[in-house]
Amino acid sequence: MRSYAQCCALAKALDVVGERWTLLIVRELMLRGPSRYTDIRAGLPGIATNLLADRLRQLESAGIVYREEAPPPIATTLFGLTERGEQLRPVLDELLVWGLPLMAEPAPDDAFRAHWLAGPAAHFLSDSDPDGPPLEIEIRAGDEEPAVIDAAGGEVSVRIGSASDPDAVVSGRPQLVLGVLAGRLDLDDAVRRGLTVQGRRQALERLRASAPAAA
Amino acid sequence: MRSYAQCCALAKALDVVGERWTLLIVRELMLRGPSRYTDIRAGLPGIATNLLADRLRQLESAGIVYREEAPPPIATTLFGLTERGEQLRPVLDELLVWGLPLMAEPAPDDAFRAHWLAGPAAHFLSDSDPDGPPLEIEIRAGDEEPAVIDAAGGEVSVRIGSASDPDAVVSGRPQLVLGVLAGRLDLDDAVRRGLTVQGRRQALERLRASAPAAA
DNA sequence: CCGCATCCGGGGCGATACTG
DNA sequence: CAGTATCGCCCCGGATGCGG
Repeated sequence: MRSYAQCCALAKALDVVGERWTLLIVRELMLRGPSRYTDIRAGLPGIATNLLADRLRQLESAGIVYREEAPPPIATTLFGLTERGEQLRPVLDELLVWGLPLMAEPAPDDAFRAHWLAGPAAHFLSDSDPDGPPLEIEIRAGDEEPAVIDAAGGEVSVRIGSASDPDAVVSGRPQLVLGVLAGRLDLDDAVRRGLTVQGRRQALERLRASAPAAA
Repeated sequence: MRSYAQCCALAKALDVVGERWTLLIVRELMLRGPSRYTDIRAGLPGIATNLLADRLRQLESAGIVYREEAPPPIATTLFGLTERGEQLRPVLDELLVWGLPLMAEPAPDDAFRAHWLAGPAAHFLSDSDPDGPPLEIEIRAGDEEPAVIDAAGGEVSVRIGSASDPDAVVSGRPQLVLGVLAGRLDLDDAVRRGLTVQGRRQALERLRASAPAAA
């Protein structure tokens, strides 16, 4: 990116991470951990492949991303965040919180990945039964790659992957899943509109939307 | 800006404030309060005037900036941050903190404005004599527009303007001023290299750099 | 002066095709 | 799988003009 050429900490930060796609790449690496090029790309629908390669190079030379040639049996290149890259977490958190209200008005053709719920979930979901057994809810929405919501001891987190023994599996259009999780949509309404819930419905009731202006 | 078209809070935030110059415009409005077009521009060396006009319009329609036609004797347009715009403060703060280490290596032709010190000062300066009388130090560096460092009751802040009765006036090249404030440069060294200090030198000693990796 | 609008050249970006 | 190559477009940068 063309530098702002300003001796200002904010401008210097934007010189490094202010370009288009850059912070979203960091988001993917933060949610996935060390990842293959192709997996990063799958989490960034719309990015041009040359841009992704460019950005990864820039991030690497800025000390934010490291590149590792994994030996067999992985036998591929892995990209991960350095410590300096991890330090961007508060930045992404604040931006995400600020952007939460904007998710209330999604465009009909917006792409969706279930693991993108990780950030919002940490902010607007809480475990209404902290003393209950660990809870696993699998989410399938908008893409082939499912995610799992874990609730245990009052904490709620989201990770990529499938649940081995899920308490419930929720699948359907992103809007419906999002609406239910945000408390904007009644579960019965959502089911009536096409949401599918396998397993115990009560599992879902255990998650409570706590933030006021959630998505 | 072209939307990322992703149903993700972070992507939605970047859709609104991710374009080039946008967050720097917010920075200026945050540091200056409601300002005239020309003054904003003075704080953004390098921006093209049509871009500033474009961005202000976008920010206005995004509900981040309001525009007010001030009546005489001001008789001009004022731009200011709405509440939604003010809520970007934590974002700018985190980005600024992350960018602080990058200020250690400024390019020789980087522009500088004294009021850009406001953010860093709040993070790496502290008042070593909290019970002392209010302190005013005027800073002149890199531009015509001076700034004032206030210290009182242990708090340090920076504002645009001149001090009516400053305890000290520091002027010189940005590098020197920055070096002294960050504790990177000894005051005597800086003076030997061209820094000018009028008034009581002790006033400067009262400010202590507290952060480790400061600029 | 202040707050822009217009014009134009260059480069970042987007999409597709292709390759070791 | 992890990119490179190519091409068109539009955003951006810089200069100038212009009405209130």
